[in-house]
Amino acid sequence: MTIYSVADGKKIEDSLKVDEWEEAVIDLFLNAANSFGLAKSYGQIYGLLFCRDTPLSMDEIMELLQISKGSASQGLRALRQLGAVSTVFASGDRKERFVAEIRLRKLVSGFLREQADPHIEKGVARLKQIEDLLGNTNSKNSQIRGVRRHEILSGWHRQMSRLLPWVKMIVGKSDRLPQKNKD
Amino acid sequence: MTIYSVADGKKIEDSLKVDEWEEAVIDLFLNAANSFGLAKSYGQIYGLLFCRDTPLSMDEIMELLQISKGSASQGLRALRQLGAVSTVFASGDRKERFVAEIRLRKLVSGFLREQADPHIEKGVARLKQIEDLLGNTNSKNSQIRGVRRHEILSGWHRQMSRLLPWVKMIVGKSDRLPQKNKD
DNA sequence: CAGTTTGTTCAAAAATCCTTGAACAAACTG
DNA sequence: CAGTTTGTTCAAGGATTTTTGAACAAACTG
Repeated sequence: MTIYSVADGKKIEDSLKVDEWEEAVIDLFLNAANSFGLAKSYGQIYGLLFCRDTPLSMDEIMELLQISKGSASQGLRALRQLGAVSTVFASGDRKERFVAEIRLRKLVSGFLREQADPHIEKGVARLKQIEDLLGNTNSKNSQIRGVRRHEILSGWHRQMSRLLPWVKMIVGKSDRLPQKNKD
Repeated sequence: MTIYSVADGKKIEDSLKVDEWEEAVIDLFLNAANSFGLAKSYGQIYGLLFCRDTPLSMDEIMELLQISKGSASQGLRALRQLGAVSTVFASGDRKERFVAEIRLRKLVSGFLREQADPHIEKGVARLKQIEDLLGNTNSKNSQIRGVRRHEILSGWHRQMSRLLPWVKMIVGKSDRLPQKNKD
């Protein structure tokens, strides 16, 4: 339940309104989510939590961002899955509260784990399938062409597999300076 | 104009039909395009050209993939923009023909140039905007919090800027083994 | 246990993105 | 120049994705 002052309708508590700079940050993450192939509301939710020091509950998030229960619930689930938010249980309170993960390395590796790795996995199966279909090919020319293409794709696949660990490495470097990480 | 045999309805010329393995490759690129935020038809077009040795014209692409003129035209434009296909003018023929760029390094750098670099650019402006809005902030606490967040975002921005050149490098390594590249 | 609070699910509505094809422009051809 | 060929553009329609909110389940509370 949000508390309003009777006089001017403005919310009394700071934490129950979104500051101007916060709106800008939220919008930044909205756009980022978008271009990462995630729903905009996910970006908004992450952005809001990113701005805050104290954990927020689902109602607070709904209230602050003006989004529906469904969006909030689904968004928080997805973000948790990505390792971008984590839950916190306030003592003596039943509802769970959420905080943003702000270590870039964690965010990137979570994203890669959920989005890139599965594609690399599926790639193996797809390459196999193409290889199989090359058996069915009648035209000798087409078959030769197909074998070449299969080789190229296999090379790409290998390269991409190599790239990912590097990305995780490089982004990790000096993320928040000296800070021991126990994954 | 496609040539069909009267007997069984199959196309007579090899180049005017899509082999089974080619369909699989096209589907692979369709999916890839999808998860890179590009329209599916762009993936199909690239996939088809990737399979072929000889350049294809726009009608051939439309015919082979069963897509509309609009899709073909827009798709080819976007792919050209990304550096993923290039045009070839057949001697003694008016229509332009297209071939796929198959050097992974080129594909990746084109993609980063068109998709990632602009975001990095816009990031600068966004950070500036947030900085400005922090001036408007009344609550001292919120302002301090905002400054911290701005610092974090600036750090991320720096890291991402550093990352991109590395990605281009790593993917370039031994792409097609010894092959001089004159960009 | 009846009532409340918290969070999930999912079908339908809304918003967004992609494709189509007709109209157009540009360049050639006889 | 009238006609053809080639390719672009863009509004309308189709397809897909996202959001909403009502119905539900689970866990607590008095």
